[in-house]
Amino acid sequence: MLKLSKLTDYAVVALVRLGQKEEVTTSPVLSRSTGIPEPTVAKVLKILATQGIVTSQRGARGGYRLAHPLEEISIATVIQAIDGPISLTTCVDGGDCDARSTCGLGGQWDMVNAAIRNALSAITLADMKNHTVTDRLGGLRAPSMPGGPAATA
Amino acid sequence: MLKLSKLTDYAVVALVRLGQKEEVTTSPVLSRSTGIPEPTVAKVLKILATQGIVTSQRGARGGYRLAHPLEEISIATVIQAIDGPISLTTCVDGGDCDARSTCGLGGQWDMVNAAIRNALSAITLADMKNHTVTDRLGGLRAPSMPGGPAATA
DNA sequence: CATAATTGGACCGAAACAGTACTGTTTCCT
DNA sequence: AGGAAACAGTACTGTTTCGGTCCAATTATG
Repeated sequence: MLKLSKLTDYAVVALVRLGQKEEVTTSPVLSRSTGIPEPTVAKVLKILATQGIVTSQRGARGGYRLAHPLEEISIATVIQAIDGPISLTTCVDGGDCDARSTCGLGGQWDMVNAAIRNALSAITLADMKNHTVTDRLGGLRAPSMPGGPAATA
Repeated sequence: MLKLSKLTDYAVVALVRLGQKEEVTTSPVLSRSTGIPEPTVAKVLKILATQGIVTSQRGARGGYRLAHPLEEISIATVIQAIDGPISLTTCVDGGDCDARSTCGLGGQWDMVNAAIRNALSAITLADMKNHTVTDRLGGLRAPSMPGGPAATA
């Protein structure tokens, strides 16, 4: 239903919380701090570490730390790290589209994907924390709605 | 992975093709025309009929027809008809968010959802057909990419 | 050097989804 | 009036993905 996985939601929460701490933080601590089950938050952090969004320190007194400040981490980055690439259809680029010859709308989905990516890239984790996202979206919202297509939203 | 269901992809293809015909069209015809398996295209049309996107004519010489011109049907409408409402997280409005008290970012996801919805509502099926979507997205793309957050795309 | 703490990677069960098949109802043509 | 064509609704099955758990590798500390 075009909803991202719960893991991504957890990732955002964990990252925002992680951005409020200066020192390295362990999974158990982050679990208690966020209310996310410990094994789950551990898994999320592990994934984020492989994607370079957080840096990890193994061994005793280890833990995780943000690789970049919250302002430089966009929602799109987190989603792509957890859920994989943002591509709405399998019929993109060199995907195996058995109806490519007949469907007639070549790579039009790529444009849609780009629109989604841009909307998501415009929002950073800092925006999520500070509730400053509203202003930014105003610019995105303007060109679409006035007299636009029947949204039925 | 933030990809919409294949059914939605089929729906768009079928609707665009349907918009190129004036008379009512049957599922088998649409299947041959698009390359989509017949049972699947039938299922998609059925769903679209219940959502009022296409009108159906039962009985012999029956078939389907667009309820509105392609220009008035947005991608968002189709997605919502097939996949259900567009809400990226379960933690929206009155969703059951067990970590609501601790996560600290209240209903910020609603803004993200709105951004997605607007991006999708700005693109109609006619755009998909005519490849005219590129111009529209230019306005959306501008404010995000140049020197924006680390997209890691 | 031994121990404990913590991350890293692999594994498994559950749920959702795509696709298919079947039966019933409605309408046109003969 | 009878038969055929096409939609409507429901149910079922196989596959994929997601969410969660368990064990192995690594490192600071005493």
